Amino acid sequence: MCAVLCLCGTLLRMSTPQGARARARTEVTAAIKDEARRQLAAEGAAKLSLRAVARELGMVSSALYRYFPSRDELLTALIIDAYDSLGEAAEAAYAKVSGESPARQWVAVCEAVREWALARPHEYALIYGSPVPGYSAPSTTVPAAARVGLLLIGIVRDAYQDKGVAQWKLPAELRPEARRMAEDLAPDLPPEVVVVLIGAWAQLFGLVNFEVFGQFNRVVEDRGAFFRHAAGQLAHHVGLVYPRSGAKER
Amino acid sequence: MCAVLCLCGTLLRMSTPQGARARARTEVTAAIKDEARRQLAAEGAAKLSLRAVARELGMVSSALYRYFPSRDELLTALIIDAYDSLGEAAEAAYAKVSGESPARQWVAVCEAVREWALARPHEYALIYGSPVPGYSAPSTTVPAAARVGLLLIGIVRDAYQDKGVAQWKLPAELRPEARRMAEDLAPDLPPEVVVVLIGAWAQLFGLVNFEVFGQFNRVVEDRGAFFRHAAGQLAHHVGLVYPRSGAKER
DNA sequence: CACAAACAAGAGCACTGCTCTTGCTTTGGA
DNA sequence: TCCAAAGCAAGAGCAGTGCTCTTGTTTGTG
Repeated sequence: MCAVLCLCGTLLRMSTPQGARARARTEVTAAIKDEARRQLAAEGAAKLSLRAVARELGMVSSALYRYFPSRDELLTALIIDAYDSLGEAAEAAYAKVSGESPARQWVAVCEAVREWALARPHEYALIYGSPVPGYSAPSTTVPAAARVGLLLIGIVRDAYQDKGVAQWKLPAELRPEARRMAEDLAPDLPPEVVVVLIGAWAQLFGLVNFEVFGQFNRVVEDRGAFFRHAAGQLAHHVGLVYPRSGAKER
Repeated sequence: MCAVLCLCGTLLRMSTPQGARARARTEVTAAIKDEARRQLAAEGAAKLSLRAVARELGMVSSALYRYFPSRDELLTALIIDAYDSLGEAAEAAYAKVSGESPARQWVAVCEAVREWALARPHEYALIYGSPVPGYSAPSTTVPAAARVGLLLIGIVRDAYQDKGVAQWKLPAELRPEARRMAEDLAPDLPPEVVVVLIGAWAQLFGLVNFEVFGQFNRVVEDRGAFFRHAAGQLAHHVGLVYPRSGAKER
């Protein structure tokens, strides 16, 4: 029954002036998430406390359980929001450079991801660090989590001309898997490209991880320049030519 | 106390004939870390409880504070151990293939890292996931953390012949930083190679992260083959030629 | 209007990290 | 050899946590 009402609330939230009660519920829910995000940014996910959130909001801790059935559910909600926020940031960056070359688009999206992560390290840790509640994220998060990946695939798809991309013939053991992945993700791209794309996707977040989590601390100083260069190499690696920078050789 | 006393009684391992007291201390310290590692593997870092460790060891929680001044200190100790364990695994894998081609050495080390991580996901999360105690790891962990990176650098150094490696001229903005990094890490390698090496290092852990933390869940199925291929590409990217697999072009 | 659902509040449980005090045991130097 | 100092285990206790259950109150709707 709760689910039904919740669904009604979410479906009609924007247009119809629902009962004051439903409106209050979404407002309180948002307030809880905002305060939780504040504590998250201040102290990290480990020290996020339901009681502290409730205290800060002037309510009693047990009242909060009417909005989120457990601390982990609150965290899951924050995770989805974080994925969406990152996806929006990436898409906004893409929109700004949609006229430029594919390689520039790629690098712009990568840099947007990096900047989002550096601005909200704790939210980033929530989604690309170790899974907090112990188990992996529930399937609710999947669509939100896929946004950045799909955006990168889209860039390559739009730029793809079927020449000069697949530097590597796939080893035999990987060929069926590559066909499967390509079918699922981008049927219009050759499997070689999809494989390299998935790798680049993971490697991009490897770079961001190391920077956000401090692994570059006494190693790389000018991390902006380093990341720009690495993202450009990734672009090249997935088959996008990067004009007028560096000077590619061959 | 049973467990502790038994352990004290059984093995007197080290060479130094310390006083019985000092020996007991190191034994108890090891027992605590072992039990903590067990709980870590079972439940994850978030649910590692000093009281539970003490309980399992038959001692009282306050007694444990004589060995580790806080929970975070225990975690730090586990972090250092994990770095060392990973480093040892990587070096062991390297030793086994030290006669083969550099690219094979590279891939072998990468696969050792991956296998270590998949076997101990929670310990891996401790060192390459989000930093748990809130702040980043203290500088005590630095030498242990560097082992895998230094091993990879060593492979490239040993294999380096100064031709055919630097595909990319560095952009001007990165050149001073690249010189600095090369000076610190591998003065005998050209800056272009060092830059690409650091990037490959981070990207390797990006691949492992995505697999261990479940980001590949509905995306990549045959992750072993995928990782092998991606590691081979990284080897190629840092300038190591990968013989008789895939079929390199050029 | 009346009723059932939604809600706030409080008490309470079992747990956590951590501190302080109380005694006992081991150790190293006089 | 003896004795103070240091190391140690144990217990009580504090403040905090996630979560549950019960008790009343508010509110939208049949």
